[in-house]
Amino acid sequence: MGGMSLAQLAALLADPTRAAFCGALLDGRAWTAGELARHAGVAPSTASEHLSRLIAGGLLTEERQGRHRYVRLAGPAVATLIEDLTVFAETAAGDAAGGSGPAPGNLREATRRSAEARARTCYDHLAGRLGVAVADAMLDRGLVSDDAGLALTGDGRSWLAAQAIDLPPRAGGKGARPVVRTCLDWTERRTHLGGALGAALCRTALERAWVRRIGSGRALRVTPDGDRALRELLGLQLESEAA
Amino acid sequence: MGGMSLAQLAALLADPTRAAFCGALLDGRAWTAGELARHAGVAPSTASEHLSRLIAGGLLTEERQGRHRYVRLAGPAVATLIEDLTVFAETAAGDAAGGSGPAPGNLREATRRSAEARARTCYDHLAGRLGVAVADAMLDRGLVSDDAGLALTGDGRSWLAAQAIDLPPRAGGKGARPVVRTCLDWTERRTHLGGALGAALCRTALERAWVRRIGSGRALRVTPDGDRALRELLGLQLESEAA
DNA sequence: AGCGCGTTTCGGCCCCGGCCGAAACGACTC
DNA sequence: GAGTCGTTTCGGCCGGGGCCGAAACGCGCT
Repeated sequence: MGGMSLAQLAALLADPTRAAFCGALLDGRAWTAGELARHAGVAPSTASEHLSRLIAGGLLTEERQGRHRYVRLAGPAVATLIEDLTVFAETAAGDAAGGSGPAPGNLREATRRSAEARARTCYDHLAGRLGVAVADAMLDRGLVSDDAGLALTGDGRSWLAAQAIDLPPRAGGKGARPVVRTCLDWTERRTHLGGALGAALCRTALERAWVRRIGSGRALRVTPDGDRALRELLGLQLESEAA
Repeated sequence: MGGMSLAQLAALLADPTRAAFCGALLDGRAWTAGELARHAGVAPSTASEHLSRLIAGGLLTEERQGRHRYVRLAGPAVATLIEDLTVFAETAAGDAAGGSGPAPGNLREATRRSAEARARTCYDHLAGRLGVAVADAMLDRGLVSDDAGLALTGDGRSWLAAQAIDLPPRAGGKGARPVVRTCLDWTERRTHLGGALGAALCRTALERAWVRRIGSGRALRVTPDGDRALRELLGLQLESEAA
């Protein structure tokens, strides 16, 4: 454990292909080496080498099953790090644009982007307009407060208990994952809820089939059950999916 | 403004020389190009090119005075980013050690390290054993709370007012710098106070000559005045400097 | 004007590392 | 056992980019 330099760590993320891998893995799921290779448009052999380096660097963990090599982010800390870097790169950073921008691309791509803008996962919590709406609703209802740094309120704790949504035992303790963390959504430019709370909400929503994954990306669809649950629990009136 | 890729941003930090520049600049002060070149052990011409790239990337800002080029971190967000990366690299990250560790080095170096371990600045707030001690004292006295994410308490606000320590007007507001942020100290492996509060405390301590810079690095010395002030205001009994 | 010095630009060197394709490997299928 | 397919290893190619030294550029000084 432990012990590489800032430059070594940054070098791991400094390659467009490896960065693409990490971006894809931000959906929190495990991908196979081949999927990532196709996703990034490189030969399988190339992908294999990149993965080995990312794993050796502690950013990814692997899990081998038969002839497949499943790979995922090594933990929430990695996801946070990559999120932070991405946000910084896309907002604060300099004029060394170079890239041709988002590149509108084909119709298939545009559809995917719009689905992700509506609702998606961001590592292990909810993002997109859905994520922002949930965060706003919880603020409005006083379940989380924003006085001096975001925090879960007493009302919020009872609400969670009433819904039988559990936080991990040590949440909020020294050195543990913070209960609530704001995460800047780069399509909405709005903050939504990360941290242990965000993860618990997302896990619950998937378990109770309030939302379902669409395809292989990180896009989500809200089910009729979910629509009802969100309206009852948080007073959320969601946009129609045609939007 | 805005708009580079994760990979481009990471590439800026992926070079040992540029990383060394950023590490040095974490003391929050402006350095000249030549100082940084000597610090990192490269030719002035090399340093010049690196600085131009870091500035173009929005990580640094420059200020030219006569024949000098002063350069500093572009803001707290950059400092936070570099801190986060450094912490991650030194703790969570993989076994690709390679480096021979901290490299004890000569006596001069050892002295500097021990001074920095005792008290130093971390961008714009206090770190080292002093920073950890201040954070602990404020927690003990209920000036900040750690229930669900760190926050400044009501008592804390009155205490600040009584000491005439001002926070920036919009602190804690949407999108603004958080009031209190924990920052992991990599020598102590303990958290200390960053954010607007940490910055205000550090600024005050320097203005009122409670601490003074030692040499050109980020090490600090607590003055007799500071010793008294910290004992009276926070009940801190500081270690002797001989430690 | 003339000098010193911090900084910048340019040319040239060289190595690191990303890319691919060919071939080997190993697991699953028939 | 033969075939398929996901993955890995290896060799070779090539471009990017970090490094330096030489020379130019400015700024301040005398």
